[in-house]
Amino acid sequence: MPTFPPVDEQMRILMRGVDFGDETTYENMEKELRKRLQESYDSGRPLRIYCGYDPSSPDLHLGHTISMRKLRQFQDLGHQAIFLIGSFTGIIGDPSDKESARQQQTLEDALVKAKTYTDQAWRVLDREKTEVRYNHEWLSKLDFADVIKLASHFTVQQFLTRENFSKRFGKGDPIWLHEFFYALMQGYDAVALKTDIQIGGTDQLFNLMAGRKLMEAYGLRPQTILTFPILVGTDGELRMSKSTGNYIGIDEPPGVIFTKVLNVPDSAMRNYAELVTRWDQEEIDRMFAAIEAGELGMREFKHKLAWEIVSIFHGDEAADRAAQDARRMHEGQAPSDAPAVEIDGPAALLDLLQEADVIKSKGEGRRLLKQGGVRVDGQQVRDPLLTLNPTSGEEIVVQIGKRKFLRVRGG
RNA sequence: GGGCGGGUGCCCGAGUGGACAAAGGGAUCUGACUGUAAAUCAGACGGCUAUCGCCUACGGUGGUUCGAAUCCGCCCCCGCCCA
Repeated sequence: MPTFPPVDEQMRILMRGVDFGDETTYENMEKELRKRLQESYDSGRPLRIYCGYDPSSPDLHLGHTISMRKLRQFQDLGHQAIFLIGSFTGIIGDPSDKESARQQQTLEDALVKAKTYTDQAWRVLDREKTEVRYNHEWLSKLDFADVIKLASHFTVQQFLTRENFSKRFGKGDPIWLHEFFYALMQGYDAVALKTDIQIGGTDQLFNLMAGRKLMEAYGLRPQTILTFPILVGTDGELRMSKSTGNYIGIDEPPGVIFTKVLNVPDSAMRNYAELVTRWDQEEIDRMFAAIEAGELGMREFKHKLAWEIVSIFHGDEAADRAAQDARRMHEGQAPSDAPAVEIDGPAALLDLLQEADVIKSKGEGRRLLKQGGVRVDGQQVRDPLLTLNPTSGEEIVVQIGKRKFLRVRGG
């Protein structure tokens, strides 16, 4: 029989960061969780806990890792973590985080993205102990009668009280009927998986609650739910998401992650420190107190934060290199991971840039040249017809704007 | 089913026959400045082209016209009200 750490110790770890935005819900869920942990402790049965991820972009980002780290904690405590891919929900699109309907995609698209999700998930989760499931396995098998039955447990008013729906309703913006089904589908996941606990962002509260409701309707014990604060994106305002484009992917090159973190507005630093680092609360409070007191510069803090985040996903060495590259880049030198091309003879600068994918079009390249945004070996150049012709073994460094670099080597 | 109002560039949104690659704002990019890639200011912001210019674009399609985002026919889609 498996044994678990004492319930109090588990509670201390698991409740950290939990936030419902509502005191009563917090207390109720805390009580429920304690009870379940106690039962598990007494019986030796691991709890089944899951979080769902809709494959709407090829990459997992920092926002996903908050719940993933929580799953990891459950794993480390001996419970069964389920990494659920929203292969079916992902083709409908979750209306939770937006004021307008999301574009739909095909199952094939979703599965391609799901593949990279699972590849990237092991940067956080323990591969050996994780159960990966896809919700098209059960959702695609429901027939119309099943769907009607699911829908009969909810009223339109319940949906209209959700802010994102009521807002759109008030504005006269379309609310598609299929968007209502998103919550039903997600709720049915809980039924299909017979889970004990589901976790998610605070914006998912409605969907997680729908799971409880449906489980009860299907004669199951309703899952306990835990929600966590939302991570803001690199703009410092909106929730980090792929569709907004304000995200930091965990599989991005260390140098990219590092500079993206530096670029996040100061106002979002606490949010990041608390949600994505391994630092404990006291340490974070201490650092922010130091910043307030002017003992610690924000710039310095950001570098620490950026290092920490890179280190979590790519290791200390990569973090060191990224920090060094960031410094070099600031001084106008190419970072160690700058792309390189090799040419045999003279080649037009514009063509090289386009082939290396650092500019979208030649029109953009000309614009950059005209505006003084291109440097060749540190020298600003403005001639759109410029050709480069490095001798064999020579390397010319082209800088495009502030952060893009290209090495051109003679072959 | 009927009446009315709509569908414009990455997003919001102005534009009702030529001066429209299409006001304005946001986002983005570049430059200056700056602890910072923040704030601010300036510029750019469909594609090809050294430039002239050419091509593509205002839900779709077919017309009218020397010329259409703008007018007309048909079609598709959204909102509101009525049934």
